[in-house]
Amino acid sequence: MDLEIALGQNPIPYAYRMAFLINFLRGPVLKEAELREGVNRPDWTVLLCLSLQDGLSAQEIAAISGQPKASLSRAVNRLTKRGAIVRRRDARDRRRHPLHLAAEGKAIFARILPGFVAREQAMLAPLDDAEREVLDRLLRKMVEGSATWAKVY
Amino acid sequence: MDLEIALGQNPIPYAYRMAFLINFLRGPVLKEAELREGVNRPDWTVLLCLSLQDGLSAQEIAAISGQPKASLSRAVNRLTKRGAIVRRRDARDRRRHPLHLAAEGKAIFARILPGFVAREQAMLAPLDDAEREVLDRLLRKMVEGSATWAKVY
DNA sequence: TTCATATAGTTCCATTTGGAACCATATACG
DNA sequence: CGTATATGGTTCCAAATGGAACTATATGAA
Repeated sequence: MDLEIALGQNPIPYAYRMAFLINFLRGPVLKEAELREGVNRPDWTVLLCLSLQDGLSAQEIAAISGQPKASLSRAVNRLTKRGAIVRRRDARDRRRHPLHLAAEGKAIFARILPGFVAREQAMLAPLDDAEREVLDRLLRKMVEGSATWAKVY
Repeated sequence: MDLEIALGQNPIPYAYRMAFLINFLRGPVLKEAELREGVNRPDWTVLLCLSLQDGLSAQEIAAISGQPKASLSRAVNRLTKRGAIVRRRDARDRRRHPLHLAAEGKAIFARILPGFVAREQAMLAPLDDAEREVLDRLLRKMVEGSATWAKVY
């Protein structure tokens, strides 16, 4: 069956196709991560964010990811209990808890990441190098412009 | 705060940015739809799919959207009860139930869609016409190529 | 200093989710 | 034909979700 329907007359063709691609890229990898590593969506959010920027707080991860802080609070506690991350306390603002990947967290992350990389490669397979550079540039532009509308809600 | 972190060293830069954009595009519109129209994610999935192709079954919508059929079964029942869609029965295969948008469903859809269109426009704002055409072409290519890896799981 | 207000994080609880079991219909094979 | 197996759809139920209330800390104003 044809998974992708009515491309021509789609009223939101860009959003629809991006959502479609991301959906089938992320879904299966996360299911695998859950199964093999016991890492669910919020857990992965925390691991990925910390791998990109060490010392983020739960609040900041919520803002970056758009996920509810309740879910992230639970993820942070799970991961801390597992020894995957370390929760410090900010000396200047004692409400804030900067988070850090522990060795265990880095190891878990390293076992899950390849699935994402492989599927991203599969997604990009139809594009040659020049096209990938263009896509990179366009995505960068859109993300840079998103500050005005992608408000934390 | 900077919503988009560590662009340069991101190990999955394409997927990350697409997910980021879609996340902040879809999230708020769906929240609004829930609030104002009582339409949640699976409901919207059904409405959108039927608007693109009339007569799809719940099963087909599940395959297209990658959402679990339990959620879609509930959505179909909710929407039927609301008079938003009509559930027929396929004469040749009496297990199958082709679904159709009723006038009410079209009206609901028409009230929700503009939010998505507006946000898609906002997302595309940094791109000029030529760039949009390129993006359209690249997305089309990737979606066409996705048949090999975007398996129904 | 005291009070009011804001923010980081947790907990509560009603609702949603989604995998699995299930029911009804269809199809393939002996 | 009858039996086994597959498929569309529903239901069940344990688990996840997320908005709101709550606790602890911070900050600004009187």
